[in-house]
Amino acid sequence: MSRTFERGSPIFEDERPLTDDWDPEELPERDEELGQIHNALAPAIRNTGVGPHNMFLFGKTGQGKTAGVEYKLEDLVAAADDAGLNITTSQYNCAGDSSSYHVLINLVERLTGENLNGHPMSKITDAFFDAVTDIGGTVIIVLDEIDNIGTSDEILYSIPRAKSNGNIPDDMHLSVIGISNNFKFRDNLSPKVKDTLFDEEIHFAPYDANQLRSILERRADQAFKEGVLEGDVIPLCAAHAAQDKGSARQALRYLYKAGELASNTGSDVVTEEHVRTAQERIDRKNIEKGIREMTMQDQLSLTAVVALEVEGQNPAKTTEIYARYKDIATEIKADIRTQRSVRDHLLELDLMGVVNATKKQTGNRGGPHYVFELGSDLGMTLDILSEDSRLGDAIDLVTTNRSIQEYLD
DNA sequence: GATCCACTGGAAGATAAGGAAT
DNA sequence: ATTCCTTATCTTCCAGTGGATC
Repeated sequence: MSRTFERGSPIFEDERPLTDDWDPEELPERDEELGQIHNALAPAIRNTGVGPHNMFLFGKTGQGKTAGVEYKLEDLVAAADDAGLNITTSQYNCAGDSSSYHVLINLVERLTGENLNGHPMSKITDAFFDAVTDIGGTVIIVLDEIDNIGTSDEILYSIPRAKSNGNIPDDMHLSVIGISNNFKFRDNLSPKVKDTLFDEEIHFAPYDANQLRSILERRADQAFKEGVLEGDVIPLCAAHAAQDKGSARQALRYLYKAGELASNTGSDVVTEEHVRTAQERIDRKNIEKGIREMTMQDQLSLTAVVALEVEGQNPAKTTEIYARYKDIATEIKADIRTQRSVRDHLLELDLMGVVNATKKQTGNRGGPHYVFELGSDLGMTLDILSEDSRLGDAIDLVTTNRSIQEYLD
């Protein structure tokens, strides 16, 4: 069958609201956080000698951190125009920069058009402060995905201290807004940075299913043609995403993909079935990517959890998983780490969402302990793990055990 | 209610690998 | 080629936790 490309779509009115770079014009689900951002920025407009506070936004991806900041900054700049104040904002995404040095070079290039790559750090810092001084008034630098700079965090120290160090004149204000989805990053920052920067720490908690639902409904209104979404389509996307990471981005992906599936198969409505297929495909891609990027020890720990899952032994305690881990590592001749280390790997897997860790305070022996179970689809995870040349053998063993088990039953 | 137990979570130090400097 | 530095990853050690047990 030969298909021709057609204009228009029976499903979509406008696909842009479903994409990542869409700026929502309202964020009612983040009222509280926006309020905190507002309070931190407010001194800029009061213009009573103090600049906007430095702040740090934490929260997993797809929680509206970046959108929230953009939203409030737009407000601020508009209010500043009305009040005749000079406020400049510069948003910069640090993805791809591995150090303060890179970030500064790019900031300078953005402000002055000059690329100083290769020059010593001190010269670049000077150039940066000169550029900021030229702009004057109040300057707010937003550093998105700031965790990419790792432990070289001097930029987070020097910007907030610029005035007291005499890098910029007394009559102007320079502040920084850091955004990060990595909680470890906060802990690893040097104490002096924490000191200066953490007055305003704003935490974005994951959205729940209801919040995701209203976010999706607003976007769907603009994106889809009237009445093409079957009743449960949005609740399904919302519920699935809420269960996983509580990310609006993820929920939107499900919805968009479901719409595309409907569109591509010539259907004129989006059904629950489309949503299920979309979820399956997206989840699989995510798990696949996650597992591929794991270290060997992460994968081994995961394999141990999978083995216990296959045998119906989950949720299992750390010690039980560790015993199985040792068997598997011995089997494929991998290094065996201590239980302390494997525990960290298991918790790491929990952060990634492949495994669910639950902390219990009760137990036959009391005291705090974790129980783990697989957080992603068993069949999918088995599939992906068996594609690995070394782990494949271990997985074979696990599944063979299962068939013996079933035979015995 | 004192003690035990199985486990957690944090710290300090060891080790290996990679990069930069000499 | 060798040494030094950095960074990530592990190990070792241990105080803390709180139900279970006596």
